[in-house]
Amino acid sequence: MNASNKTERSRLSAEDWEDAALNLIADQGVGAVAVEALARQLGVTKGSFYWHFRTREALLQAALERWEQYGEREVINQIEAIPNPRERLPELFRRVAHELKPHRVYAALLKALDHPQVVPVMARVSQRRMEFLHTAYTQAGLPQTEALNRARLTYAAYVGFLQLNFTLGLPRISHEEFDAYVEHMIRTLIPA
Amino acid sequence: MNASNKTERSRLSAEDWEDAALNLIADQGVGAVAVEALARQLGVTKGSFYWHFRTREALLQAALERWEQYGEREVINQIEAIPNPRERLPELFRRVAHELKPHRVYAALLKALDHPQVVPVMARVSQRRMEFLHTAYTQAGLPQTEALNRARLTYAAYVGFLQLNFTLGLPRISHEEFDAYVEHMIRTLIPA
DNA sequence: ACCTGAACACCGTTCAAGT
DNA sequence: ACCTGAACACCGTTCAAGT
Repeated sequence: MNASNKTERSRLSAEDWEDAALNLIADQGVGAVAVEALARQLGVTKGSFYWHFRTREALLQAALERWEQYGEREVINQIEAIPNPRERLPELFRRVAHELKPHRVYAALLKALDHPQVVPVMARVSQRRMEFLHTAYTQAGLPQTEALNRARLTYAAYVGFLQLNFTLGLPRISHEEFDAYVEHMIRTLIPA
Repeated sequence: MNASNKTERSRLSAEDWEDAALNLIADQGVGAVAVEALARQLGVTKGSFYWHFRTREALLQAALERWEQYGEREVINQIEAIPNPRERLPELFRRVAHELKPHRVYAALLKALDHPQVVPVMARVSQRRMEFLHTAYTQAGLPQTEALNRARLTYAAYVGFLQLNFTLGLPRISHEEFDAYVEHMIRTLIPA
C-alpha cells in the first residue's frame, strides 16, 4: 500500500512527490492531484509538502516536465527504431492501437486541457510528434505540402481516437471490429 | 456589463443561472463555473444560489443538459438541411472549419473530459454526430462497414482538429494554408 | 418565491518550532 | 534537510431569518 520501492525511507525527495503525482494523473486525472491526498498517501502531513515545492502548481509543473523528458522521449525513440521507412507508418498505427500504456498520461492530459499549465507541455509534445509524422510521410513519397497536411490529419485522428475510445466509449466495439478500424485508418491515410 | 436581456429583473430564475454558466463555459472553461463568481456576476449573494440548485454539480448538470437540448440540435439541423447528399460531406467540413462559434461549447467540453459529469453528455452528442456521418457516407456510396469506419475516422479527425487548432496552437497557420488543409481533408476522407 | 448573512467543512498555503 | 501542528484564506454548503 504505502510501500515505495525505496526501502521505506522516512524522508522524501521532490522526485518522490513528482512520481506520486504522475501516477495520480495517469489513474485519476490532473484534477486528482491534491496536496492533502498526496501527503496522506505518502504518510506525511501536508505541511511537509511545502518544503519541497512552493505551491501545488509548482508540483504539477515539475511532474509534467518530468514526464515530458523521460516518459515521452521513449515513445518516439521506439518508433524511430523501426528500420524500413515504408513500414514505419503502418507499424506506428498498429503499435499505438495495441500498446496503449505509454499513452495513458498523454490521454489524461488531453482531458485536462482546461488546466493552463498542461497546454504548453502538450503543445510541445504534439509538435514534436507531428514533425515526426511529417518526415515519415515525406519518406513515404508524399510531396512537402501534402506530407504536412497528411501529418496534421493523422495527428488529429490520433488525438480524436484516444478521446473517442477511452473517454467517450462510443458503443463498445469488439476486438475484431477494432482491428478492422485500424486497418481502415491505414488504408485511408497512408499512401500505397 | 451586468445587463441581462430581461429588462433588469431583480429576481432570477434557474435558467438565468444556467445561461450564465454556459457563457462561462464557452469563455473560460468548465473549471470557471464557481458559485461565488457567478453570484457576484449576477449581483446576488452566493446563499441565493442554493434556492435554485441543490449543489454546484446540479447547476453544471442542468447547464449541460440545456446545451445538449438547444444549442446542440441546431448544428445537426443546419447540416441536414443541405439538399444534395453528395455535397453534404464536403459542405459539412467547410462549414465546421469556417463557422466555429457553434462549436465553442463543444470544444470547451472536450478540454474538460476529466469532469465526470461532462463525459456522458459528450458521449451522447458525439454518438449522434457519428451516426449522422455514418449515414452521410453510406449515401455517398460506401458499403456499410466501410462507411462506419470512415465515420469514426472523420469524427476523430474533427475532435483532434478542434484540439490542435484552438488549444494546442500548433505553429500558427496562415489563412491560405488552413484552407488548403481543409481541402486536403476532404480529398483524403471523402470518396470521389 | 427569492434573497441575505452568518456559520461550518474542506483544502491550499504559511510559519514557527521540532528532529 | 525534512517534518509537524496550528493558523488563515478561499469556496462550497447549510440554514434561520428577512421581503
